[in-house]
Amino acid sequence: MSTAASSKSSLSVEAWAEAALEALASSGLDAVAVEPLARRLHVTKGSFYWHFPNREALLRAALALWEKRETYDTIVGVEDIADPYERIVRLFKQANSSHKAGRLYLALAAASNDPVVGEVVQRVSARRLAYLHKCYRDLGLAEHDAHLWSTFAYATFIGNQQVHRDTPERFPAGADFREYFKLMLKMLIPRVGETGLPDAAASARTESA
Amino acid sequence: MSTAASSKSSLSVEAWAEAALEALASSGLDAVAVEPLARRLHVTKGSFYWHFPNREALLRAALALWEKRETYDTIVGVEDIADPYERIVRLFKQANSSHKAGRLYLALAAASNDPVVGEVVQRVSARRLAYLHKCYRDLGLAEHDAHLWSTFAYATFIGNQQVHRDTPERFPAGADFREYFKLMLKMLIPRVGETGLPDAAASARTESA
DNA sequence: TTGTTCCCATACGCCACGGTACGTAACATC
DNA sequence: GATGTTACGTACCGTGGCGTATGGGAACAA
Repeated sequence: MSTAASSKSSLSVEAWAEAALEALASSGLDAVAVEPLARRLHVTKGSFYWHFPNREALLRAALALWEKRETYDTIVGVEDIADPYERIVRLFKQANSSHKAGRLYLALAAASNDPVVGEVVQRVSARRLAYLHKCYRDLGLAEHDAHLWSTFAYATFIGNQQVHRDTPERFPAGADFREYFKLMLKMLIPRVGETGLPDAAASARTESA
Repeated sequence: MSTAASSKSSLSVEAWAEAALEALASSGLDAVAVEPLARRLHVTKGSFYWHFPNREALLRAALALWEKRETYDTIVGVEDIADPYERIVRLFKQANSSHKAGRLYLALAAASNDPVVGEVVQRVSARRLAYLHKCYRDLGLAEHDAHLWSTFAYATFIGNQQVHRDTPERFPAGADFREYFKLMLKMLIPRVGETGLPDAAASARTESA
């Protein structure tokens, strides 16, 4: 009766999509293969082709699941912060906290040659950038400056995930990371307005070294 | 007679490695496949298996070629710059100029699950970071600060390549890019020393907006 | 001219994966 | 308790890539 066929299917569909995302994060797009995943789930292809018409459908389901969680995880605990500065800080903190999500994004971005994947990745990236842009505008920056700063900040945090993955031993950890994080906040978020108490607030935020 | 077997082979070896790198940059690691590359080069597998023992050998040859060019391209025109500030600026400029090299690095980094690829990527990343670290030390930063700043800067430029690839229309171009570049220089390179003329030199470098 | 070496083509076996056809056991329903 | 639906297993084919075996032609040497 439900016109949306994929909304209330037999639960196992999401399990397949989940496994697909895990395979994606750990071994790339080609690991999203029917038979390997079936083995991993201790079933056979017969099960898969009952739930999905083909491999592409699984990929689309996995991407839809990712996109849904992606946007949800971004919004929750950020949307309702009034101070734009604190909102950006919160975004940065989240971006750095979920190492697993970072790996997933990198794997998907690497597979964006695939048209199905590419479309989703581009949409998600554009949405993230647009939201960051809005935050910087709320900070008081003009349209043009907000564009530059948001791109700058977004690139840095994407790059952090790359560096964290490629040379994990070099990436700051523990107390070093907290210091690194403060450095990034100081350089990636311009202090505008605040003509009254310019340096006091800034140094209070970043704990002058 | 030559103990190094791969040093003076029949030239065509490098052509295969070149094609492998192109395939890698445009379609990922799985595109480094014998038969597709053979078709692309208008030959058959027979040719390939005369020059190489197997696929892995081709991959290693391609990686060796990449690593050689990578380090060479970094060194040339940078190594002999005395002023550390200008040296870093030059590194940044190079990192942003070669969009093709950026795509190659991203493709390789994405394929670093493969042990053969992973080893090379890690070595190259570590070498880049070490060199950047040295430049920041030459700027006058202490060991610890140089570590943070170099990681910060490197992450930003890796991220720039990602953003440039994933959402090319949003990435600053033309005059916008020059402005973006100056912003990055200002935020990614700390001004130390220069107690005599602190702001004059800085604003001269970045053309105060 | 003959032989050897270089370079490549052809043809084959092997395996992994996508997709299809069909069988089947469990369960519900009347 | 006959019947249909659900959810999977089994068996099969086609494709595409890896690696091998073998053949053949062009160049060069003798």
